[in-house]
Amino acid sequence: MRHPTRHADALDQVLELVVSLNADMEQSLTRDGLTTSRAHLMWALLHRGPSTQRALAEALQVSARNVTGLVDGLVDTGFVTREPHPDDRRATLVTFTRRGARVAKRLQAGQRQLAELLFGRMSDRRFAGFVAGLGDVLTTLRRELEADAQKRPS
Amino acid sequence: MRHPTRHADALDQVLELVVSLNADMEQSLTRDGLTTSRAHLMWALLHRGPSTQRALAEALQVSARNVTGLVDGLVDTGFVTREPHPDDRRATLVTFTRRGARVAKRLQAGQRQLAELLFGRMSDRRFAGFVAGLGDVLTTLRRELEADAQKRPS
DNA sequence: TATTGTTATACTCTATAACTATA
DNA sequence: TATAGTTATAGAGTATAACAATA
Repeated sequence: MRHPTRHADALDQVLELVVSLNADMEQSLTRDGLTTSRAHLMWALLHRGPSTQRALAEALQVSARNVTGLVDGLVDTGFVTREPHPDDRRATLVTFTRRGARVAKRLQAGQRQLAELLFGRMSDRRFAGFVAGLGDVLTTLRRELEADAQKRPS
Repeated sequence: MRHPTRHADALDQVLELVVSLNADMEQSLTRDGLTTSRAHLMWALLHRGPSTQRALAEALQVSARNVTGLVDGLVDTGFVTREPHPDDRRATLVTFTRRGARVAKRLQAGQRQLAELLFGRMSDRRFAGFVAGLGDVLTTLRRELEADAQKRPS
């Protein structure tokens, strides 16, 4: 604990990063007619292809009820449809519309652009230093969350 | 744009950091009987001392109506009280209860502990490298948000 | 019996607009 | 006339519990 203030200041900067990054992404999602939660669902759908709501609930770590609401919203705004599941008449397959697929790919492209904006002009040394530290922080944080999950099993 | 994939991977890690940090902080807030938004208000109150709701609305960048709701919640759960403003009978001074002040200080202490957890065991070199990169990223992001704010003036 | 998704209900955060009391 | 805060209203995200249809 040699420089507690510097550590606290660094955390403040990380928290500013969190806030600003959220603000930036939310702004561009709003332009596309999406909310953060709905965009997460779109993202999951992009990576998994047509999925049951149950699968999406697990992917997003939210309740089945919540997925019903998110899909309702995305259906109303024309991003996805509910298609019958071929083998299971209880289930539906949430599927992109043409527009939904187009917007999802745009989200992906926007993500890459953001990465270039943030890191593209950094020197290799600077970038490497940042990534190394980031890795350490993430490892510590993952371990902490895991330990905490052990203590209070869901 | 020499290593676009590495940049995208780094952004993925930053986003994981955002998610994990939120999860970790929310967990400990829940233990204290607080939500994220209410904790932000507590934080503002800790730094400003007894404040009018108007001042809190500006500090938190939310609507006056929203502050009414947040303060309602914090009053119900015993963290703050509404005291009459000495000079202006329209206004109230949102003020910590003893318990509220205690919890707010615990939040502050928890923040410092988190900083130590994340950075305390990093080598000086590693820490310096991370902070340098973080500074660059923040500068870029601030500039971007400002430019965006220019384009669509609120 | 177990699973998928919906209805019913409730709480939190957020916003705008109209209104009350005071300045 | 302007300001501080509340009421009225609305929409989004979140949860649990009860239920229908299907497996």
